[in-house]
Amino acid sequence: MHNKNVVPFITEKSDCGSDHPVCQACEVRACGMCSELNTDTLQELRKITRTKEYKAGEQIFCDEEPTENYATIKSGIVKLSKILPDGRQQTIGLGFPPDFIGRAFKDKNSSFASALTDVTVCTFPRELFNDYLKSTPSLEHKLFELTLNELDSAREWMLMLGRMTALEKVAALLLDFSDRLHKARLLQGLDSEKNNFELLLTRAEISDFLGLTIETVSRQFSTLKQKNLIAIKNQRFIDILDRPALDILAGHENY
Amino acid sequence: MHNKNVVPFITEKSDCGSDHPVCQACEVRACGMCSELNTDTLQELRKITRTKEYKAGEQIFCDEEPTENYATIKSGIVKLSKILPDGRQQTIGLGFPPDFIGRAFKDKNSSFASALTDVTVCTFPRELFNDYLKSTPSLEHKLFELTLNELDSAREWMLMLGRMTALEKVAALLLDFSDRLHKARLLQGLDSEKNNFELLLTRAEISDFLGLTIETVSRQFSTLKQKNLIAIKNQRFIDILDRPALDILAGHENY
DNA sequence: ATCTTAAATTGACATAGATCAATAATATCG
DNA sequence: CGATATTATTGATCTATGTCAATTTAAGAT
Repeated sequence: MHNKNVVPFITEKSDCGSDHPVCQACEVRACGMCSELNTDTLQELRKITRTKEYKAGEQIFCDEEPTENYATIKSGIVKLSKILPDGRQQTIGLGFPPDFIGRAFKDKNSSFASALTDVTVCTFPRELFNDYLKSTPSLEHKLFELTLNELDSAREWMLMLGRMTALEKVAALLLDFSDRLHKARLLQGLDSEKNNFELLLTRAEISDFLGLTIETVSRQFSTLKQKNLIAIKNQRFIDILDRPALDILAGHENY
Repeated sequence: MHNKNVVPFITEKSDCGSDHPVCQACEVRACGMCSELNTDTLQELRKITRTKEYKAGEQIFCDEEPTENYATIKSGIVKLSKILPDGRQQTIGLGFPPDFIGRAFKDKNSSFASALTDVTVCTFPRELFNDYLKSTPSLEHKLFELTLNELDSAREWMLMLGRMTALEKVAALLLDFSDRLHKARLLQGLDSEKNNFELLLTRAEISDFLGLTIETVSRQFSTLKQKNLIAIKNQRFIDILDRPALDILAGHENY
């Protein structure tokens, strides 16, 4: 029944019965950074963590600010972006549970983080966490793997930004978003239909991600509807009608 | 005398007098991955390494191939790129000494690597190196830091690809390339003038990097010459005449 | 030197996507 | 429920960059 790519959260959680209550209830105990820690070590780390909530739209941290906290995303979606001095903006990544946010080993962030939906995170003070990381190889290893995944996806998006047409970009975004949302929902123990999801980004947010304008994004949606590749209800609820065709548009090779 | 950002190579090397001869002579002994290893541990790692050389243009590894080896760049410049099924290509990064190439913990590369100049690398068999990494936290830590730097620069380029004009992209590339080349040359113990360098990339390679065409890149060079921001000798030798102006074009904020 | 080949520049034109403006759909608030 | 504000769509242009083609420059071979 379980999707092979998804950590079977419910089952694993039961092994953590002696965790601190906050960790026991944590949505990402079994798949996030902490999954590498046993109850004792986690107890230790728990001393420096704090749960924080952000409403959709709120800023989590800022480019120029010194990093005070790192965080693990427990629920919701976080947007990472950069801006040019004249205000032009580019989204450089989306964070889903159980992603880590912040720049390890540096005292300055190199991007803005804001809450795309309502977000719950578990925060760690920077200095303490860096020390902790250096003395806990298993934790550092896990974080390294999360970082490698982020690098992979950043490079994937570079190909998209540099070489895809507007239509292809939108197709690629829809597929990527649907997959990640699907995984995140299964993680929460929710039912999830892969081809049917709520697009949580506004057209403006999508255009910041794809390096396009709002109008161009909107036109591509219309084209995809016309071609019967997707259907849209209320401008926010997407139905993927022809995934193979979208895959081809998005350049997902199928030999 | 030393640039603050550059590891004082000569001085440090003298501390490694009992290294294996190959490591002793290594250009990146003091600043690469191995800088975290003492002579004994390095002796151990040395058993699985092999030096390889590639001529400019040669392929180092391929997207679909299973990764057999990882490598550290000892000298030369490596180009990392991705291609879409229909052949469109995007360069996703340049590797300078002492960068690591390959995807740790995965058995498949997600990009092509080829030699931009003549290149010397030190290779490690994949499986052995992954094992070694897991049991040597200091090595993994260093590699993690190198990876974080790569992620930072990938995101920097995402902003460029998505939101900069052709002229701005070329300015940003020239500045980035001049800095990295400068550092690499100092590392080699060579004299280096920051504002005066050989552009080792062809117009085609530049256009693959910037998500543009050859012709557009060429036109931007002409514009920069006209504005007296740069001078070009023999199409390959760049003189930066007005760095502050280029910095502004490239969006490097100067408060 | 001269010939050959590859790379870079420049020009003329086409086009994808941007910009500006009007309308429509949806959400919010009293 | 209607009034207002926000977000999305659609249409009519405009423009930066792509495309195609001709010329120039440089590099290598003989």
